Amino acid sequence: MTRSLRHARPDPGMADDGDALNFCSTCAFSSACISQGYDKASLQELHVLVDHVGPFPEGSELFREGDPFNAIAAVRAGMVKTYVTDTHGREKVLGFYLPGEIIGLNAIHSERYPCNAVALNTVMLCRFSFPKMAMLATRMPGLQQQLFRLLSADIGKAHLLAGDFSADERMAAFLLSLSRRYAQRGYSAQRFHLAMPRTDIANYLSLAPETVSRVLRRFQSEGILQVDRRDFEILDMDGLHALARDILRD
Amino acid sequence: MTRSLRHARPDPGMADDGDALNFCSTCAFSSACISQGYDKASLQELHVLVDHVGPFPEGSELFREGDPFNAIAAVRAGMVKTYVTDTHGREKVLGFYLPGEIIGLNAIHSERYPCNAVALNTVMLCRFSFPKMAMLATRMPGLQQQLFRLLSADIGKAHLLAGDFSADERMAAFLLSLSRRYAQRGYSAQRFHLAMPRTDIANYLSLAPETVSRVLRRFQSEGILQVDRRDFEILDMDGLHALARDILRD
DNA sequence: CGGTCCCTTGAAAACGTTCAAATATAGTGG
DNA sequence: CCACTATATTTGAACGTTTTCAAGGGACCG
Repeated sequence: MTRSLRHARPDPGMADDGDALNFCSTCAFSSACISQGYDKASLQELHVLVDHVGPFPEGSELFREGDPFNAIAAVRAGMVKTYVTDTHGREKVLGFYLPGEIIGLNAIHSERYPCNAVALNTVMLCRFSFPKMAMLATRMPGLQQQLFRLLSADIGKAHLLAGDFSADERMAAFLLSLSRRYAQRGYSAQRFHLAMPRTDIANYLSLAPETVSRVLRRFQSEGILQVDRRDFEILDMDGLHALARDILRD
Repeated sequence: MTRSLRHARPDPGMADDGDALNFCSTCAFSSACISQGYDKASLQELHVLVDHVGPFPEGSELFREGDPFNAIAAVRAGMVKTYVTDTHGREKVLGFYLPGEIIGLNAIHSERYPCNAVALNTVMLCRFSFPKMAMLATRMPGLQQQLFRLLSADIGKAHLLAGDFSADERMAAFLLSLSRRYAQRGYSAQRFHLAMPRTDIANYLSLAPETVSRVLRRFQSEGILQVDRRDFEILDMDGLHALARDILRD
């Protein structure tokens, strides 16, 4: 199961500072993301409560709504989708998670996962026992602070798509957000591959799949985007930004 | 319907202490809400870093987007609205806060308030210095846990209105949510007074004010609701719940 | 009593959805 | 390698809910 803990990054954006700690660099980044101060002692303490799990093949359920909450997880490789199901069995997609991003923060409150998480392709995770991390945080104010920050940052995110924005604005904000998040993790901001089908994108944006298809076609005809199946290339970042500005708020 | 829906404890002073600790009861509740365990020692420690502020008259800005973040606050009396302004100067309402509810949790991340907060009527607050509370939390695991819980609980809330729900569903979910929150605080679940104009409700629900007006009229004709200006009475809680179920997820 | 803000109401328009069907792609087994 | 099937995506046209536009009441406050 947990073969090959070492995971090569496609881009040397993150400096591999030849650390004495035997982190895979993605996991080191996730840890650093949590214990922001990045002093080695902190990382070391954190390291002992990290569990490297995976690979999970495409379609694997990482956790289900109602499962008892024990750990948060950082995506180490692959893409994760979270979703809930309504009374009619229809799915509502809540979010997509990229390498370096953290899932499960919304489960602390009820001590159960309030949604399902599924691997959209082959996924590797760093799992952090939350009770242990919280205990550690009482001795490490920096870690506590960073956890507060992570949680706080997630609060506002859903508001982005809560407004009455047009299909164009939604799609632009979605693509630009992904672009930035990829760039932040050391991947290309212009070109990326999306592992999910159009229906998931549509669902996430509260649009019909047909509308997604039409908007993407128009974006291409306007020279904003180049799309080949699930490979995306942003050609006009400014154009996209102009559309997304009111949603992303910058 | 013109009966008084006045909130209890109108006293601007805080000498309304029934219990051993000299808390006003609303504030005690807020404190308890934060240090859930409710042992008196914890409350006492917490009490020293609480600042009772107000009254703020209707229309007062409690904080503005971009203001440096120093404290979270529990509403002690009145109603607070949070909102942001987009590039065209249009307002987007993010939420309404009732007595006992906490504002400012989304400011921890950036150390600046990411939105504006305004008093919809006369408002009293309990202000908690967040840095001090975080420091206290390192010595009080229960407090830390409760802060994590509060933050975690807020993460999922915006998703409620992010879906593509009908105007009826949105309005029903909005009213039922308010009803439950009032009930949780010891107020009536059936009758309550909303301090905000229709435009704010519409904005929050991403609807046109005209649509809000029409939906409310229809709810009344269907016997679900009794509305007199800003006084609401829920007549058919089950009917409302049937409409709101997919949004509130229960 | 006059003014202002808030709320309501009606009719037309817009945007996205739904329905229906064609096309393309990946996976599978011959 | 190809045919074959299921899944995913695209496209067109009609429909529907909500918005927009325009105007008419109504409450509150001086």
